[in-house]
Amino acid sequence: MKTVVFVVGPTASGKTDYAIRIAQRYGGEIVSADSMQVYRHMDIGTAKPTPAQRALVPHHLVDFADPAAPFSVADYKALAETCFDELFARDTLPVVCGGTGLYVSALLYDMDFSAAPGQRVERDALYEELAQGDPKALHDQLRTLDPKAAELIHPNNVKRVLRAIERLRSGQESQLQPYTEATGRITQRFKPILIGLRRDRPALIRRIDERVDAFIQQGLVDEVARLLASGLTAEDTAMKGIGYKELIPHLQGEVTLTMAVESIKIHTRQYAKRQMTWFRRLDGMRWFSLERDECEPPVLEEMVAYIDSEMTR
RNA sequence: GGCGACAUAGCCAAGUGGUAAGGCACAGGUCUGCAAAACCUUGAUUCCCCGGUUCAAAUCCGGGUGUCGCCU
Repeated sequence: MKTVVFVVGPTASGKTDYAIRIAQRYGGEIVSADSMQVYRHMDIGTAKPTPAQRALVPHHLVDFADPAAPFSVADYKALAETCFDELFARDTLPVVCGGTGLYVSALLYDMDFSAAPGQRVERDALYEELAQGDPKALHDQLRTLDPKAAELIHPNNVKRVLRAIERLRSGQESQLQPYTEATGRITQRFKPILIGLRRDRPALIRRIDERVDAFIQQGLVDEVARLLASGLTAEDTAMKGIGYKELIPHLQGEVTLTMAVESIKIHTRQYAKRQMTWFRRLDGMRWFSLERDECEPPVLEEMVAYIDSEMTR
């Protein structure tokens, strides 16, 4: 069976570096699993791999989507699988690198997105129509359609409740299968080898703070200003990325740069924490603890040894 | 030196006699189509200290300490 190596970890953990080295070692290519790096014109704040890094190893699913257009996991999964097929056909190892838990899970657990997507534009209208803006009433609606699904989604999580109703209403599914039941059913499309990167909390926080300061040095404020000038607004998904959404109020003169930067740092830390809770539960993960800022050759060798042993198993 | 205000969780803060709201941060967690999103859970045996009044005090009274503002 074909193999896919996954390199995951929280933001600022050092994934890019290790993934590139691993890909080089095996003559593989990088397939990104990052929900923000997909967008064009968003280079600094998403810490997109640099042209120099991309010259070392081919990168896929980075820097191709229009930030003004909708993009979702379903799109991502379809593209990633096509990409895998192409690489397999050339006998090339895909090295998935990224921090978006849902995207990784979509591949790893072979989530099914074949049902019709549903009209996202009508969400607000649907909410009004079904429940007059009352979360509890909306949740009751879901309960009548699929009691089991209602159990699993908190009434306050309006976004999820709406999506569930949307799916059920499309008529293609009579019951929603929760992710938790899919867990344990790892994909049979390929053999995954999971490498998790982690760092001590204080060290990770330090790296995050330094990186955010570097983004500002590199001109993140201008990058956001250009995106706004091109017509994007706070409503666009791409503009909800950390580092972007906080700078919008600053550019509109509502908060100082210092406050915006502090807010970016806090949001990034919280994001890193959420990423860790996501990755902690992936099956078959092999964790590697990193201590130093730069790539640690002994750790890289351990990773390679682990990959070799898994490949020949 | 005088006058006044304020002292409540890591931070902001409500409560003005009946048994400590809320927000933020921190920590933990959820996850099948916007996921860097959205959502959930958790903290004060005690309200700066001491004494008093009262059945009952974070709340009232007296003293102390600290911070801030104004005046000289």
